[in-house]
Amino acid sequence: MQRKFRLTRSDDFKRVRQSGRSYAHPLVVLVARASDQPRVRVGVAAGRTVGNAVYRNRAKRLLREAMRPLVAGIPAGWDLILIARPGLTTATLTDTRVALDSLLRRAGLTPIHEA
RNA sequence: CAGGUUGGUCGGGCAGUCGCGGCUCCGCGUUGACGGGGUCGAGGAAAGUCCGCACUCCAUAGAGCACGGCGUCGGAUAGCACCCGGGGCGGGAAAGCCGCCGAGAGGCGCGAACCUGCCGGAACAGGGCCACAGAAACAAACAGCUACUCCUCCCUUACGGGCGGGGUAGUGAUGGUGAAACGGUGGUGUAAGAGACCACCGGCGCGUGCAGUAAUGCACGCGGCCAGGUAACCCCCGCCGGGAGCAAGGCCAAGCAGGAGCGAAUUCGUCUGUGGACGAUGGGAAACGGCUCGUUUCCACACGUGCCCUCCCCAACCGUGGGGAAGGCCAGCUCCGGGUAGGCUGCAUCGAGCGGCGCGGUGACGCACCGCCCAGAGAGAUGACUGCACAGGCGGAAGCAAUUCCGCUGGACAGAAUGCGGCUUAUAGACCGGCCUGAGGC
RNA sequence: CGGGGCGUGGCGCAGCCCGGCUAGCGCGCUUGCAUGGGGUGCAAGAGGUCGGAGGUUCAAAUCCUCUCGCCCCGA
Repeated sequence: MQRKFRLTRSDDFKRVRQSGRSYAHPLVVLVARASDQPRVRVGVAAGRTVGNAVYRNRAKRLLREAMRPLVAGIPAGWDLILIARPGLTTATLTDTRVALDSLLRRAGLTPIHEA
């Protein structure tokens, strides 16, 4: 996923975490909030409960890679945060993709790629 | 070859597809949050942060004190308490089959390579402590032993002797306690004893010689006869150390607040110095309690309180009220200093750099030559999928066996964040050596 | 990146600086008494590798070194 689709600033994270809606899944938590930007921005996070630095990095890579083809299908003007949970360290890419699919559907940000 | 032990190297490979970050080049009817090409892109520990440096800022006349660290010898290094090579004192390791015991099984002792802890003041500069036990824990006398002497009783004609008790003196052999009790064995000696004296042994100190750069070792001689342990307790001696750290530091700098100026409008309203102190309330954050509420703590360029309250006049005891004067505030713009968010830099090719080869050194390491330029993020880039071999494991088949074939499985610990050197800790497995012991062959 | 602290029965803490004593205190737990029963009360009792490893010492929870885990502070 290219950096231009990434959520990077600390203030952005704070705003989404505070006033966004959250949707939980055993592997991932999705937090979404509308923004005034003309694009979709995604941030990923992994806390210390996920594991050591290797596992945290792996979890974030999985999330970015799984999210990459989905970004185009989401309506513009949304900021998303994906928070990794401990189970993600043993999950595969397809597991992660399924999890994200269901989360986005529940959030009403249904990808249109299967059309 | 087997067993033990130890050091080093590597720690996944190749190909394809998709993708990410840095640098660089190119393209354009769409100069953009664009498209494409090239190139580079994690570790031996990147980890822990236990030491040492570089670098930066602050402080600083010099010296000393305090505090902290280090402390065998020599070397290496920019530097380092931990590196390299030695020395001393321990602890472990167990091959060996040497010695002793045993009928044997076996036991005890001796013991290679190697691993490992410690190292100034041999605790006579001084202080402290050494629980319990014990008389006593550093210079002592409980029992005991010995001599002299006193008292009671007994034996004896008497001299004298004996049991018990007391006093004075000597003693450190014996006993018991303890982790530890002031060298050991044998003798001389004595009332009894004792390094009091003698021989040998152990240990200490001094001297000489030899080996070694030295620590130290060995040999010989002499000495006084012998000194408890603890400085990972204080202390003493020597050496070293100013403090903080890339969240160091430098540059730029929204917004808000502050200052200066320009300037519009109205005399309507409102306000009144500087600096500080405090926190009932309000705002924000967090925690706690079962509750729309409360408590506690914290934060600010927020707010308030009261001290205080521009000057003059009048009323009044004060609070205060009335009137006047001066100044400020109430739109916008420009500029100024500090500086928050944020950005750039430090910081990512020129270094105590990496690779190769040669030489010197036992080694840490050094020198010479040749070649190379080698991650640089900032919510944090190196990943995903597929295939193929390669080690390994499991199962099956063939074969006397070595081995071969097939299927399944499957590759640890772990992710740079200013950069180096050392240390420590985690780590599946693979490969290559060194040393010791044993067996066999030539 | 730097600094500081903590780890001791089930829980919360002493003891550590200056080594020795039975590792102590409160709550909790178990048993018994008392009550019709519960609580309260009274009496008795169990329960601790002092986070782990190594060292110094005659002797270590305490001193030294390494290590593991947790918490707090500084932009």
